[in-house]
Amino acid sequence: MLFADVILPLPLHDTFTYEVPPEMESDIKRGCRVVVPFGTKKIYTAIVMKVHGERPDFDVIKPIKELLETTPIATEKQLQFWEWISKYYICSMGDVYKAAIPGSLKPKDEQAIREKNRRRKNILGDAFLSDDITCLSPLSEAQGKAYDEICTSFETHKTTLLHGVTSSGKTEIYIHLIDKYLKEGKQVLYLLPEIALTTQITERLERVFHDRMGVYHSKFTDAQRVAVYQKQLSDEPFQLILGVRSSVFLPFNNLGLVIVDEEHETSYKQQDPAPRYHARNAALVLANMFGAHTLLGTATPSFEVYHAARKDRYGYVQLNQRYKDIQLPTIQIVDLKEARSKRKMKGAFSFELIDAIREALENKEQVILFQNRRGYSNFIECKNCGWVPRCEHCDVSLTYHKKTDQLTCHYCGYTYKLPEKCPACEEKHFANKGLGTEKVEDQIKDIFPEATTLRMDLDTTRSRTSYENIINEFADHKADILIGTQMVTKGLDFDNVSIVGILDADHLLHQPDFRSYERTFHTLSQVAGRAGRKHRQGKVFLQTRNADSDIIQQIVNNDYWGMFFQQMTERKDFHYPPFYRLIDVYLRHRDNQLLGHLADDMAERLRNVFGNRVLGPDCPPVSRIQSLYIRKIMIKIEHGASIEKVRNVLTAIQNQMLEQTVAHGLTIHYDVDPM
DNA sequence: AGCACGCCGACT
DNA sequence: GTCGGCGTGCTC
Repeated sequence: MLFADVILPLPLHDTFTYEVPPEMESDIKRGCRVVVPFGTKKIYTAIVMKVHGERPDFDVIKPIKELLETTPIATEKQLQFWEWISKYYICSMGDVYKAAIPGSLKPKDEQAIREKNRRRKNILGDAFLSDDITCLSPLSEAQGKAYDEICTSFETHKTTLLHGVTSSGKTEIYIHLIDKYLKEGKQVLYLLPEIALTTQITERLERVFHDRMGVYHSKFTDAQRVAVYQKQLSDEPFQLILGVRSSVFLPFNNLGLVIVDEEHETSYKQQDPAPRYHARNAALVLANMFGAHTLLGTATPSFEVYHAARKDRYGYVQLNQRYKDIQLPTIQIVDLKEARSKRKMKGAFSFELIDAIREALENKEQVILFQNRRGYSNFIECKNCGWVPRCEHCDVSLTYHKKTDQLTCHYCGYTYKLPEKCPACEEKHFANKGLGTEKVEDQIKDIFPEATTLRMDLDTTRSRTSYENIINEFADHKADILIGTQMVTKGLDFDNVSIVGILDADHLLHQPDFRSYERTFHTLSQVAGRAGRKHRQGKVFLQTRNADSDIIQQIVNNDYWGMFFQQMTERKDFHYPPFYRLIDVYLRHRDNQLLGHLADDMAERLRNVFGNRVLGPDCPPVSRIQSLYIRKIMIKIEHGASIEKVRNVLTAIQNQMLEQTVAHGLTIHYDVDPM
């Protein structure tokens, strides 16, 4: 008698064991999907992890209902990859399975209908197969040099960082590299952050690689994703996959190269639900399993990657020359302290910026206005000098809570009284900041009633088409001014933009986040890069109350190295990445007061093991979702400490917590390497 | 995650 | 007397 340990698409902590009916014995293998009964009513599609002969010690062992395929749907490498994700990110295999297999959640019979539809589509799709004629455009001298250096670097380093300024033509280098690996018969995975995967880049690559390329996007329908997945499993998989975060879960048989473009992008980290994985780091593990190379590309490396490159763990290739020698835009600082006191402001706009916009509009040029908004992260600043309170222990900006009139550190949970007067200038007036994109749009319509505007933020880009529509409309000059959040920064090439206005750099700088300076540097460098691309040098107006600060100077001078060096000292002193690894522990319960006690209890238990590496508990800014309250405990672990030991301690303490009868209804989850 | 079981209030 | 509220605890 054979038994199969399977994973179900549920957050269960272990596999479940079913009996293998005799007729399936010869065909069932690890990685196959099976249909199994679960509880009284439910039927799930599960994945076989192990087939064995040991009868488990349960009262009832139900038989498998159906075996869905004789060739595994998940390869051995994929399953090992799943296991790594599950262990490293401390989540169940069920969570990984749900993220990895498209459409696996569908009940069995519904799934069968989908499979039929897919087959019909595939037959149609095959009719379009065209000849593979590759047309590569030649590389510039600088690009060619970088290309050669990458190839040389790969001889000694599995992973290499390509540090290239904006508009240096990194994509063209990627295309030549992809071509090289495809010619060697290897597969390539090209990862892009969600927001950057536009038709612009897809069409560019499709012109070169035609039907050898598959695109994997989260906004595709389930059926489309199933089709790509099945194609990768077939005898004729796509040789190149252009995809977002989740494409690391696709099956590969001969992966030779992984490209992670915009490596520093935080959207590579999945927030919710589990698995809370980082696609760049997961891709490095995946590449390693295949002995493949990885190229990490960016204009502003993440500290983690740049640090590794400096330590020679990764190779390093620099590309300083912009394509066709287009100059980087000039950045003009607008001192908001001065502008406000001299009353040279209209709403959020300084007179300087207004004049520049007017001139651009008169010249029939376009303008991008950048305003990053995060409603919940209110900070308070001195009205006079712009001083912002920070936590003494955690070196992050404090968040102001109107309700309690207090300042809170969202790392350690410590609360501070509002200071009587500003410690920097002794003034007694503080202001609560906050300005959204809608308001900016209202103001600009007021100042320039004749100008046409477009707004791009989460509200206006719910669907994939609306996002593309806004981009296309602006590219066709159907609007003069584009107002947006982060979204306007991502790899968009507009030829007619001469002015970029950053309305409030301070809002970015003062995010309650230890990475806020690094992020501000990334974001503002990229926003600035949107100005003046093809025909002439653009101009950026950077409005700030911290005109003299090091970080603003570093941004203006494009001094990545200076910013890195300075910030790394802080990272070391305050025990942050890349010197330490962070794990956020989240507790949720419907009873806020009880949750408070449980969080204190858990923090105490954690401190008994990890000592002062434990911070909190803290009430996060969004401290309730639906009916559940939330607490967060942060742990800082030395690099090089055994991840397995840490995980074992965490799960042991979690079990202790959940065993207590008072803890009924408590749920605990982890965010490893939070962003 | 569901779904059933179970122990308390409004109702025929 | 029962119907049904949703809190708690299994599900191989």
